[in-house]
Amino acid sequence: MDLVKIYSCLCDRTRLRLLNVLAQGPLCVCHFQAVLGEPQVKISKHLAYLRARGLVVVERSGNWMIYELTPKPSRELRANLACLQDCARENPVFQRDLARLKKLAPKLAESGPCGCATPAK
Amino acid sequence: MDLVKIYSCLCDRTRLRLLNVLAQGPLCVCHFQAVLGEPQVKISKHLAYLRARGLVVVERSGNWMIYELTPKPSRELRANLACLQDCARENPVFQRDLARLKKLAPKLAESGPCGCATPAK
DNA sequence: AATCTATATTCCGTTATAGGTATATAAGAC
DNA sequence: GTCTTATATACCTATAACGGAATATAGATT
Repeated sequence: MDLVKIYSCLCDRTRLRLLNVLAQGPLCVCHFQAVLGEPQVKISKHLAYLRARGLVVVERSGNWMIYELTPKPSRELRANLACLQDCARENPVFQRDLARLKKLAPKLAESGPCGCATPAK
Repeated sequence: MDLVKIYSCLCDRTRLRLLNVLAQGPLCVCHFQAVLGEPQVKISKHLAYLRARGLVVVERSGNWMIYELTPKPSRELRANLACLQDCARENPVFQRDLARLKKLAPKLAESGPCGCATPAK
C-alpha cells in the first residue's frame, strides 16, 4: 500500500524536520545541516531515504544538490503533507527550524535556488 | 516528538487496516481476524502495538477484548486519523475491509459492544 | 475441579532502521 | 593535472520491527 511508504517516511524525527523545512521551498544539503544542526551524513542519508520513496526530487547545481518536494505528489501524499503542515504550526521544534531557516536565508527567492552563493558554515 | 509515535503506528499495512476498521466503532479481536483475514497472533500483536502508543484502548467483556480508538486523541492524532479516513475513501483494501465488516456485523450497534454474542468463526 | 474459548505473550529467525566513522565521488578552483 | 568543497556511499554496530509457532492466561461453561 502506498500509504505505508508515506508513513514510513514520516516516522522519523529528522525526516519530519526535513519535510517541514522543504515545505518552504527547495534547499541544499549544507543549509539543511545548518538549520537542523545535524551532521552531514545524517541529513544526506535521510534525504536519500525520502528520495528513494518519491517524496523529494534532487537537482544538481554546481557543487550543490538542491532538494525539493516532488512536483507531482499523489493525492495521499498531498493530504498527509498538508496535515503535517497543520501539526507543525504548533510545534516548537518545527517552528525553531523555520526561524533558523529565515535567519540563514532570508532572501532565498532572490539569491538563486537555495541561496548557496553564500554557503552556510 | 509525538508525531513520530503516531506515524510509527501508521507505517504498517495491518495497523492501517485495523485503524480504518476501528473508525467504524469498537470491535473485538475475533472480528478483526474475520474482517482482515489475518491470523490471531498478528492481529493481537498489532493491537498491542497501537495500545502501547495510546492510539487505542481496551476493555474486557467476558472472554472478549473490545478495542476502540482512544476517547481523547491529541490534536495531532485527530488530524492524522481524519486524513487517513480521507485517504481510505478511495482505497480498495480499506473499502473491502469495511464491506466485510458490514456483512459480518450489520447490526453492531444493536448487538452490544462488538456483536460477539454471535462470534465470527 | 476439568475444559473450552478468546486473547496475550514468549521465543526465534529474518529483515529493516538509525547513527557513526571512514571513504568515495563529482564539480569547481587553481 | 592537484586541491578543495559539497555530497554520497560503504561499512559497522545496535536496536527495533515483523511474522510464525508454541505456550500462557483469564474468564466462561460444565
